[in-house]
This record gives sequence, structure tokens and C-alpha cells, in this order.
Amino acid sequence: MDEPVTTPPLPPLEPPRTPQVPEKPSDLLAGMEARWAARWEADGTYRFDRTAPRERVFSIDTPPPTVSGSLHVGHCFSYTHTDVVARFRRMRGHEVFYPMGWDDNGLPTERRVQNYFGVRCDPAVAYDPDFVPPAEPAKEAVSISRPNFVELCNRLTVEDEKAFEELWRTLGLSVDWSHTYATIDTRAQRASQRGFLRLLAGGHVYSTEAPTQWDVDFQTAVSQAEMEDRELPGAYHRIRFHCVVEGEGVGGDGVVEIETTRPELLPACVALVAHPDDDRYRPLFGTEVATPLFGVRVPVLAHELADPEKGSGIAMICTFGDATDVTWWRELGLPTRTILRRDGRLRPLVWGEPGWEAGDPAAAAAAYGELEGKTVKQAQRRIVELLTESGDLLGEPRPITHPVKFYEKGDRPLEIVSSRQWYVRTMPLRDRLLEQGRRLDWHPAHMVHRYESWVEGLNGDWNISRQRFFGVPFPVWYPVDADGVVDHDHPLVAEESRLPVDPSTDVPEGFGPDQRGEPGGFVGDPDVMDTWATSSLTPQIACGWEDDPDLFSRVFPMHLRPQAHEIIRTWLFTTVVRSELEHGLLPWSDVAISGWVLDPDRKKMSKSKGNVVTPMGLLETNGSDAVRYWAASGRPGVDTAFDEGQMKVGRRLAIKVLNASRFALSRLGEDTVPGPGAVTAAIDLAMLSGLCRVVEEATAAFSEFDYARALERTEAFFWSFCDDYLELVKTRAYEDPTQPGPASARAALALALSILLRLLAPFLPFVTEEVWSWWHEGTIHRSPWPETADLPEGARAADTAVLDLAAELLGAVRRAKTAEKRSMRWPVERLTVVDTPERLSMLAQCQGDLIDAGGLIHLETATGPAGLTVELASEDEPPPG
RNA sequence: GGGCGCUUAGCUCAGUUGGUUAGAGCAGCUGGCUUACAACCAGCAGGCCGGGGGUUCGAGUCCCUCAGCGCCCA
Repeated sequence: MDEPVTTPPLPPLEPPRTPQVPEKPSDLLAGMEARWAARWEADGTYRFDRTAPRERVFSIDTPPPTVSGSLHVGHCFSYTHTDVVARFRRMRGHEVFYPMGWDDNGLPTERRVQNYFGVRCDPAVAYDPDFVPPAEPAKEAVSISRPNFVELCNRLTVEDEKAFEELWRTLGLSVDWSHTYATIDTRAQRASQRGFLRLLAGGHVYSTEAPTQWDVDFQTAVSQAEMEDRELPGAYHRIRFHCVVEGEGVGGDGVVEIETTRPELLPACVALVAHPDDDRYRPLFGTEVATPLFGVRVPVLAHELADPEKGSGIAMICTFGDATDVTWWRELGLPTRTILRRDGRLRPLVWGEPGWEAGDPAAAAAAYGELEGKTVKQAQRRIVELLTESGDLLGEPRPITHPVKFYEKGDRPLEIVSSRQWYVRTMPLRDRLLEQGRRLDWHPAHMVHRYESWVEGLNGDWNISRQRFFGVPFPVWYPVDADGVVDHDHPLVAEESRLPVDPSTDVPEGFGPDQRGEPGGFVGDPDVMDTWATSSLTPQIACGWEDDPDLFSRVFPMHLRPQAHEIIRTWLFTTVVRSELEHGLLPWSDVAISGWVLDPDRKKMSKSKGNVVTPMGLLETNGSDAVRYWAASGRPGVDTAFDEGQMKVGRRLAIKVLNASRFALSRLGEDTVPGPGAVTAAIDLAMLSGLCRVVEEATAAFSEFDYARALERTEAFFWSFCDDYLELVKTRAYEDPTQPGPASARAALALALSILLRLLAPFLPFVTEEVWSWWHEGTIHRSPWPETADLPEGARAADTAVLDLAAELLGAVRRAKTAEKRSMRWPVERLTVVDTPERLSMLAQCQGDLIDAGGLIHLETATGPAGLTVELASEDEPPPG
């Protein structure tokens, strides 16, 4: 997107009132999350103002969590990253559009419903309006109709969504809960179907019957994006084919030996293939050989993709063993011999019929009869025995390890079957998609490589048909001709105004329900869409595409897509595809990639580990601010170890904020809080000068989505502010407020605290809001992000040297006391400082504070080579007080 | 096979365009109940910056190379 993120003018900071400081602030920690969450909801603190002009809007394409998956600590981690950015932008004056979605569409929900209720969806079963699921899942799954199954899916996801919302509210996500969607809800279905129909009208989708990657357990097609390689043991089997014409073959012995890892596919063999330059096989090209056991005549052909180095250099082509088989089949114009059913078992065949001509049909049938009905694994074992008996298996199988394609959620290797599917034309778009991906601002920048290598490696169009039940149906029907043949080439599409439709119950325009499945009638498309076909439209769904044009014009294209890196090839990629095809635009300007949460052994946090420590338990034990602190310490894109120790550090920080605030605000007393102009003391200006730099750095880091850096800088400053500055000004701030020194200290305290609280507010929304409420009327989360202009001129001009010197000398005094095993209250008889005239003149500017904080009785200075002597008061001299 | 990232204290990590003596927190150790905070504070100790080579007045930082770990793609 070319449109820059602008910084709108900030609202003025509301003047503070007299602080009301609680006696023991840490008592407030219990129940703090619930208290403020309820208050923010009641006040509409995070409500999106939909009248805001587009220039002021910052919109976020929140990842919809898979609600049927388990809640785990990784959710708290990555969603906090987005939330701190959202809060920063809001304080910068943006109107933040931050909706929440629920991903309930698809297979994870189906699986959960099957296990939870003990049911199985069978589309052949009729709808039972009175169906009640078993109280306890029975051993044998109950078959129920698709509408009943979908009802159960909807019922369970509502419960799951409640658990997520509860977690998000407790964690303090500044989501606008009036803008939520679910990927299976009516709006999402309408958008998905409308999106599909637009693609169809634009010629960007097509349906075809083609070899497809198929999971035999889930019995659905899967797309390239859902596939993964797994290294599996296998074995090369050397098998002998017999030449049809005597005397041919390698060396004229009448045989050709191939090697294959899938001997069970021998009945599906349609050709042998070798490289065109391979001299061993060149004489055979154009001849025919017969498959062992089955005696089917297949040609020997040449193709560049045959690898002379692999096996014996000549391969058998089956329909279909792998993707290369598909390429050969297509490019060499080979016939199809399908032997696998969609459940992964070998189907019945009649040998001798067209396509299955065998030298000896009875023998072929006998051999095949040993395999029919078996799984590929079982069939492989048996055919190896048969080939051994016939003498066509040569030597022992040679074990190897090789990558095998799996569905990422599957347990058995994918098979390739021919079936009718809808495809989105992505291949012609590759260059354009690469270009668009590079125009995004990636955080961290190197994540663009994940996108590039994915797009460059695309090997086919995007299959969006899934043979499943809980999903968005395709809004199309197909005419059935007078002979009962379905015409897939002329789909009957739904009118956009009718969407969403379910073609299994709704009927196309101009037809009656009684014409379903009849000659001259219609049939509905039986499939549902790939979940990514819906999730790729989250910007459109969340922004109200077509349903709410006014909202859409203000929030789309969006500004930020936050997500994890493992779904760059799915969610991010498909969203870019859809936005390009529908709008010709990038869907967002910036992408922020979160890392993973690793367990202490540096492995990706597993579900079982995540379940041991529930995220809600973590929030309750440590407080949400503490968990957020841990999460925000993980830099963008960097995998981060699960570390409850870091949460304890966050907890300490949160408590420190409460206590330090109580201290600073209690100095301000009943009087008016002095304004920044009252800051005159050198050491106060030095402190504010340091804070000025922190404001600059935190703002710059946040603007680049580097929240971790912003936190680190702010936190480091805050601790030294507490340890040194507060100690140094403690006494002076108590003194007569009408005097310039005390007035300066109080003004500096008030200003620094106000700025520090606001810098910390995105990370620690609960304690900062708590403290803010002690002395301000409104919420801190809508107050302006601090700017250097808030600081007095003198502070911006000053450096931190005076404070650094005072802290250094105070440190020396503390060291001396610790070395003598004295309490910090023990008086110092004499501190002698020898240094340059410049340093001594700085010391003169802060010596009052140093004397008070160090308990110095005498401070002596001299010009000379730097040196320092601390003399503690003698032991017989009792400490004062 | 191609690519991306990581490797700094016992652990988790900062270290921006090369620039004083490499930092923080946790854990450890030694002390201290100090009028904001014992849910705290002060202090101490702890490093061949993965190995090797190079550029430079100067390298944790830049270049080359090797190794290990993780991931992406084929």
C-alpha cells in the first residue's frame, strides 16, 4: 500500500488533579484484571469510532484463532505483540480498528465434534430435527446427517469462543468487541461465496477433473500449501519387465529392469520412461514391454525428467505414484489405469476389459485377486511375495530414506487420485504476487524470503475444493441433462443477493426442489471450500466488504497483518492473492511476524506442555501485566523460550510501578501539581534529559514495530530512575514546597511519572491505568503518547552528566557501606572527591541531594587527579535517628 | 540441493551507521528490615562475543571460510 501511516494531531493531555494515593498499592493487584476489563468495556475505551476519517485510522487484520484448538501460552505471546502496537497507535492519536475473529470453519472443528460427541457425518443420512447427541461418546461413532453435524459444530464453537474471549479480556487485549466475526458465520459465508462468484465471473477459477493430492483418511483433496514432506524409510525394488518382441531389451536378453519404491502400483503401470540421452535405453524407445504378473503391454518412452542416476535409470510410470508420474502422464499423453479407491485400498477390476488387456487375463485376475481390497501397505507386502515367486523381483529390496508427501494434519502418505475440483488460477499471477509481496513492509524484514521462496516454488493452481462437511459450500449447481449426465462445464450460479446459499438444500433459480438429481434437473456442488478460501478474506470480512461500504472505505486496505511465520504460505499468501484478484491492491501495508514459544529444551511448545500450564492459570498466578511483559520482551519474529522467570520479573516491574508512583505522588501532597516550568535544579533537568532520549527511542522503535526495544529502553530508565534519582531527591521533595528546590523536584517527579506511565501503558495496561486513576479523570489508554515537546526546554538542552555523577558518587558511598557491612542509613563522616574543575562544578550543582541521600556529614573536594575517599562514621558514634 | 536466521556470563537476552574498560535481568554469593516498596534494597563475582582467516589506526559489529542449532523451499 502506498498510503503512509500518518501521525494525527494529538489531543491535549488532561491536567492532573490532586492525587489520591492508596496506603498499600500492592493490595490492589488481586482482581485488577477483572476490575479494569469491566470498566473499559463499560466506558467503551477501545470502541472504534467509525466516523473517524481514513487518515486517522489504523486497522489491524487480527488472526482469528482456531477456537477448537487448545488455548496455550503461545496465544498470549503473539496476541500481546499486536496489542502493544494497537495501544501505541491509539495513544498516538489513531483511531484503531481492532476486531477479533474466530476461526471455527474446517477440519479441526470437525475432528473435535467427532471426538467430543462420538458422531460421524454421513451426508447420505437424512436430517433428524429431534436428534440429541449421546451424553457420553459411544465406542462406535453414531452416523448423523450433515445438517445435524453442522449444528453440533456450531454448538461447540460457541462454547470455545467464550473461553477465548475470557482469556483475551483477562490478558487485556484492547479489542473492540463489537466488531467480531467467525469464519463460518453468515457474513463470512456471504463474503466467501461472493468472492468465489466474482472469481468465476472474472475467469480466475475453473473446475476440472484432474489428478489431485488426496488424503485417504480424511478423504479429501488437499492443496500444495497444506502438504509437507516427511522422511520415511522405503526401498528400491528391482523388477523385471519382459519385452514383447523377442531379442529386444538391454543387451538383447529380452528384459528391462526398473527400480521402484512402489511395486504395489505395478497394475497401474502405463509406460516405462528413460532419459532421451541415455544410451542404455535409447534402442528401446518406441518398443513395448509387458508388466510382470499382469502381462499388460506398455510402451518404453523418453522424457527429460527421467534421471539416469536414479535406480537403473529407467522408471515405470503409474497412475499415479507421485507428481512426476502426473507430469509424464500429461506430457506423454498416456492412458489412465486407476487402481486405488479414495479410501486408499485397491479397487476391484475386470481384467481383459478395455484398458485392462492382459496377455493372460485369468492369470492377471488371479494375481490381482491377491491384492484387491488391501491397503497400499498390505498390497506392497503381497506383491513382493508374488514377484519373488514369479522370479521377476531381482535381489533384495534396497532400503532408502526418502521424502514422502503428507497432508500436514494426516497420518498416511498422500495418494494421487483423479477427481473434480475447483482451482484458483495462481500460476499466471506469480510474478505479480512476488512484486506485491516485496512491496509489503515486513517486520522483521527477512521474513519476505519465506514468501518469495514459497511463491517461486508454486507448482500448480490453488485447489479450493474440499470433500468435507463443516465449511462454506460452493454457491453453484450443475444442470443434469435428459440422460442423467451432470454438466460440470455450465454451472448454475446463485444470485449475489441470495447469498449465502447451501446448494444441498437451496435450489437454483428456475428449478423446483423435486428436480434435484433428476434428468433435466440439477445437482448441487457437493463440496465445501478450503478454509483458506474463507480465511484469505479476513480483511474483507472484518472491514464489511459490500455489506458496509462506509466502514470499508475507512478501514480497507488495512495497515497491519500480525501473524506467525508458519502460515506465510497459507494465510498471508492467499490473502494477497484474493486482494489482488478482487481489488488489485495489497490488503495491508505492514506485516508483523511473531516467533514461536519454545519450551526449555528449545523445541516448539507442544500442546501437551501448553496444557500443563494453562494460560489462564499463568495470568492468575503472575498477573496479566507480568505475562504481557514476558511476551513483549520477545522481539518481532524471534522464537522465545517459555520462561516463567521473566514473568516474575514483569510482576516485580508492575509492583514497582505501583510503589514508585505512590511515593512520587505522595510528595505532591495537597498542593497543586507544579507544571514543567518549575523544574530548575540541574539534577532534575538531567533526569528529564535522559527521559527525553527514552521518549525518542521508544517512539522510534514502536514506529518500526519494535515494541521489545521500546520496552527495554523504558524499563532500564525506569529502574535507574527508582534506584538513583528517587533516592537523591527524596529529602528535597519533602521540603517547603514554596521554595524553588523542592518545587523543582516535585515538578520533575510529576512530569517524569506521567511520561513513564504512558510509555509503559501499552505493556502494563492494568497497573498504569490503576496509577493514572489516582490523579487523572480519563483513561491512560486514550491519553497522548509522550513527546519531547512535553519536556521543558532546559531538559531537552541538558545532558545527563550531573545525574550520572551523583549516581556514581552515591554508588561509591553504598559500596563503602556494604564493604563495612553497615546499613545504608549509616552516616559518612567524610566524602572526599578529587577531580577536574568541570566535574567539581557539576558536583556543586547536586551536592545537597548527594549529602541527603548518602548521609554525608562532610563533603570535601579538591582539584587534582581523580580520586575518591569514603570515611564512614566511627563505630562508637551512634547513627542518627 | 538452494535459501533465511541464530551462536555474547551457568540461564534468558541487549549491544543501531565499526569507536573508551562488552551490558542487563535471572540464578549464585555477601550484606542490610533504609518511613514508596522484605512481593524490598545495596553490593560482589561471573565473558577466547562458536572456530579460523581477512579488511581497518581500531571488529561482538564488515568480508571470506568452517562448524553446530533452528526454520523455509525444492
